[in-house]
Amino acid sequence: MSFFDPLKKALRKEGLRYTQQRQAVWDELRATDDHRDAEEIYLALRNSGFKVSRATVYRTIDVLVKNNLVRKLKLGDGHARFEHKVDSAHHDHLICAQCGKIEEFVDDVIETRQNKIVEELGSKLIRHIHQLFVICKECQTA
Amino acid sequence: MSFFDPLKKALRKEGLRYTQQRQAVWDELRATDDHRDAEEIYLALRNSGFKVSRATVYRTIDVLVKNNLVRKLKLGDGHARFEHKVDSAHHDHLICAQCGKIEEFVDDVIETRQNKIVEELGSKLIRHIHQLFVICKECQTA
DNA sequence: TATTTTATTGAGATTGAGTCTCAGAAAATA
DNA sequence: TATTTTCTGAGACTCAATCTCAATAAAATA
Repeated sequence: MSFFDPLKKALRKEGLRYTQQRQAVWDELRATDDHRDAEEIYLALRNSGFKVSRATVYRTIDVLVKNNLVRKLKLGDGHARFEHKVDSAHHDHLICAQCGKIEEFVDDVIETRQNKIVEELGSKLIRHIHQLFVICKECQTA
Repeated sequence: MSFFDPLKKALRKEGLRYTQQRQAVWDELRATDDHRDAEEIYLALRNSGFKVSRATVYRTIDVLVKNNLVRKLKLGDGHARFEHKVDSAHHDHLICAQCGKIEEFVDDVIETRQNKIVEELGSKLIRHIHQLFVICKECQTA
């Protein structure tokens, strides 16, 4: 709500208005550290009694992603998932193919090699996707 | 066409029949080393005079992917791309975000670190996706 | 080979995530 | 308050991919 509120800052930058709906979507995204899809965010808001449309949820998330407040994850199951980036450094994901659990990982060696590969080709790295699909410890013993 | 023909082998394994359509889709996939989507494969077949439906193209590709003859790539643009795996070792992809050009890379150090990360969590690696989105050399100077 | 059985095919319907439209609502501005 | 501009929501629409089911082709059998 402060002057440094990242939502308001992003909206100002984009020349967009501050609205109840946009605040609500942003609040809902920060409510958990899960990786939820747009429908889950939409339903969470509806179930909490807040009236909002799917269109607005999608539109708001787009703005948040564009302004680096939210990360969009495509894990190949046909619907994008989102995680807020508050207090969250860069990381990649490790997904259990059986139970769907998502863990995060970072590896400096990998990051360095990645940069080297790109550099040697004379290219400029924009972003990367690194996803490890596994059977997690629990699913193996179960 | 031989006894070791990988298509026939895969079909046998799956308990499926050998048909002209399945042969044609497999032939078309091997015709280039590009990363084409289902529609491009479909159109290439139609343009060469072969009558086949989209449904059959999709269904056949599924069998080929399942049997490790074709690799399915999701690059985030909403339609999967495919590449045959004949004489092709494991590799990951580097995609120019501007011109769409796709290059391949492998890095043993990255592969090793990947395995280590998974191992330390007690998980078992099934598959991975590693995509580097870049601006390629040509697009930078252009 | 002819016949029967079973799987495959194709045209088009359907699905589902995501986007678009546009009239009414809400916010900014005068 | 009046006027202008942006935002919202309901539902239509898009598009890749999947499904349906009658017709067809392949395999099995006689």
